[in-house]
Amino acid sequence: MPRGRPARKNTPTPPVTERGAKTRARLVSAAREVFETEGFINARIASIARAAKVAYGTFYSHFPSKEAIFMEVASELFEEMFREDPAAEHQDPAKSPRERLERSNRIYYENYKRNAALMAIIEQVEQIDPDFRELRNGHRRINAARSSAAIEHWQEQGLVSTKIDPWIAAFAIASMVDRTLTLQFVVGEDIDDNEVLHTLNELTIGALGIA
Amino acid sequence: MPRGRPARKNTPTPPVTERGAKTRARLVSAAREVFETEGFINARIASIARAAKVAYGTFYSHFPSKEAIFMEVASELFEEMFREDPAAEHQDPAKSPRERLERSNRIYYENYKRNAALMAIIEQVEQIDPDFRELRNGHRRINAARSSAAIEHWQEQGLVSTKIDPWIAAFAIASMVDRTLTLQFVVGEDIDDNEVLHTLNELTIGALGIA
Amino acid sequence: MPRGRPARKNTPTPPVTERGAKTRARLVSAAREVFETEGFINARIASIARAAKVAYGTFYSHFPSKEAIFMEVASELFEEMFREDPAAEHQDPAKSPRERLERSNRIYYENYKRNAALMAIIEQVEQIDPDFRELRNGHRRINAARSSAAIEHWQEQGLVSTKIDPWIAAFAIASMVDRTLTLQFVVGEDIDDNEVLHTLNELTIGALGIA
Amino acid sequence: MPRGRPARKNTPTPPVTERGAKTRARLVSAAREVFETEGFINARIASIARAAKVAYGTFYSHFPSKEAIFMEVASELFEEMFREDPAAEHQDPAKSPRERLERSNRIYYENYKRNAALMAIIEQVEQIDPDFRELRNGHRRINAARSSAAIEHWQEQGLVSTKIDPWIAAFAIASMVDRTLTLQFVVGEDIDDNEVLHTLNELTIGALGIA
DNA sequence: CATGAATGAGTTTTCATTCAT
DNA sequence: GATGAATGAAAACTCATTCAT
Repeated sequence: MPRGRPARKNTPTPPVTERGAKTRARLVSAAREVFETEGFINARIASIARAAKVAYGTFYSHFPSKEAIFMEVASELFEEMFREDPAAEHQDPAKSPRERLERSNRIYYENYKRNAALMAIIEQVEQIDPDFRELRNGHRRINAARSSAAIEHWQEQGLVSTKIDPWIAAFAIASMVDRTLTLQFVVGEDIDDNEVLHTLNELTIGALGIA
Repeated sequence: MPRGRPARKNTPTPPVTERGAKTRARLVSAAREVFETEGFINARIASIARAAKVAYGTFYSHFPSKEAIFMEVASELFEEMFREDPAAEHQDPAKSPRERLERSNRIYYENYKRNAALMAIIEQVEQIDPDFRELRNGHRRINAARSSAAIEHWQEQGLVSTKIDPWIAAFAIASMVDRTLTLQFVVGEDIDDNEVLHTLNELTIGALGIA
Repeated sequence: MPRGRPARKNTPTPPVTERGAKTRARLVSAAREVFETEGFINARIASIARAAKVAYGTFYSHFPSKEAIFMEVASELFEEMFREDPAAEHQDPAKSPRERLERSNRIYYENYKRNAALMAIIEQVEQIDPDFRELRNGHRRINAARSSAAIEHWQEQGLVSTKIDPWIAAFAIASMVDRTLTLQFVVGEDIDDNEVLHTLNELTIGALGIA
Repeated sequence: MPRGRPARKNTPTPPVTERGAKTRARLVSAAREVFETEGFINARIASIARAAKVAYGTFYSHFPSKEAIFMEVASELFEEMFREDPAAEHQDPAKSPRERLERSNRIYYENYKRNAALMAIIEQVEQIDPDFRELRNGHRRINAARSSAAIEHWQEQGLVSTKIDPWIAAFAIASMVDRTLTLQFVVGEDIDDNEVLHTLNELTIGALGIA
């Protein structure tokens, strides 16, 4: 949302020297802090530069805009949150759907809790910046595809109700979990953590019609 | 002295003449249109005034700020959306939980669809304006209380699983429905309308463990 | 979001480069000219920026407000006006009270005359801006303390009437001189300069009961 | 200082009905209160109308502007403050200069104290509105003429030093008294009331060289 | 006379982005 | 690459004054 002269936006090239890479990393880390405390709209490039202890102009040697650095910050987060579980135990086909769902919910729950401040800002930016919304929807689709595949698989095995559309169900259940955690951690509806997770598990399992 | 600097935001008094009331109503209606087409952030007071065919300053003799008129627009919408169903058929205790849930989902679905443009903006403002967020959370709590009471009632009758916490379930299921419709109508995941509603019904019913 | 609304007045940091320092100095000097010709209330930031040949926004990268730059302009003036006389002859204890008072009055008179235009604005701002009033009252107290000490000293030596309270007398006599010069130079009661100074001297000396 | 469309300012005619006269009086009285609490610049026509319990527009049936009603408020005050003392004792030529000055100072002191809030605003407006400044300077000259005549008279009688110019002395001493009381009652230099008056008396008497 | 709604020019302040060093 | 000063378009908000009833 440029106010001054129309933007030309030289997209900076990736850093080549080691010093450049370090500065860039400092900026990303500073940006995360600033976004978490100020929100996206109120975050100032000046604050980010200050927090990173670099000059104002240095920001623009590394990122073309506030949106761009936010994308970077969010991407790092997404990578952490939706990383295939290294052990991938909860994906182990040997385990029952119930076990796998509970495992999956717990991991998401813990990730969400740890990153609640930033998740709140992500909600905000999603409502404001179309490019970022697209990025997030992409992640959503990837996750939905994964869940959808699992649901279909279970349907084929007769473990899950066939009345539901796997793709829609994947979206809906992810929405339920995500949104409930938002309410829990961001809005601050004060409910017992374990109770929330337990109820989410039951609802998820029931929704899918798992025996 | 300076004019552009807000000293203490004058809250205008409600109009006493019919003429004043009409102008105010024109402003609210114009504001809704502008918000729907421009979004909250990009909506300009100037545009609202222009759309209502009044002078710039007239806006400020009726509302103290963009936030304030948005509250009004949203309140009107909420009133429409969460109005007790006049016939209240879906609340009829004679009907089965399944029938009542399906009815309730359908009504919300239709309301949401009809007001999708504004609902999208509401999501946006909720992320931006704490006062508005509080307003919306109040609505959420009222609805959750209503649903929660029904769930509890059904649990007592043995119609619904007692493994779930009614209050959390109320929030979670409302989140699921609401968010899925957002994805459907706002984000534009292109899915068949009937399929969405049908799947939401099944998920809802399953989640509650209704036989 | 909105740009026109002051969120938290950024207090800019002092310039670190010579270029910045020069621009800042140009602004202060331009501001003085604008204040002198337009008065404080009618002075526009735009005029100051134009007079300093910088862009509008440049003003705000050096000062947070019109009040702030005025403080700077006035501080420079006060420093000049109330600087200890370099030669400090009029403070020379060897001189008689009469000589010292006459000397002191003359210096103040000449300073006032030279800076009459700005002094008029200072009177104006003092009535309008509480922060500035505090600044000026601070100066008044410092000067009163100095005069008061001298009066007390003379009282101890039997040179000045002991019927008067030194502190109140210091304020009152300073008021008399200051205000009379305002009437003379600002309001423009057209009286002969030498006559004014001479009468002020006599009044001052008589008021203190100096033999 | 019109902001909107250039002023045409129909100067309202004096009220002819009794109702009109009452409304007008209510406005003047309300204006005084508002000016005292808000100052001139921050006083809003709206506040004055509200305090007088009349409609906004009614103000303009009686006064063409904020300046105009302030003139009225201030004129009432001046009339009270500089009214010839009904008993005119302090003017009694039989009394000594010292007695007359002390009496005069005391009366001014008490008037000032009683009206300190409004006096402060008068200082403010004097710095802002040239018309009002002229009004006040007129009052000053009238008073100075009166004092000047007395001083001259005393000089002829050999009671007062002839080294001083009566006209300048009249202004200067009035300034001293006035300004000291401003500092005392408005700025709030916390000094004992009796001490101030006593010292002012001594300074005044000494300044004039009264034996 | 009283009412109160309508008017709109004028000013401040913000801050993303550019650019000379 | 880093620095930090300069830029200026954009928008909100105020309130004295007018005017139709």
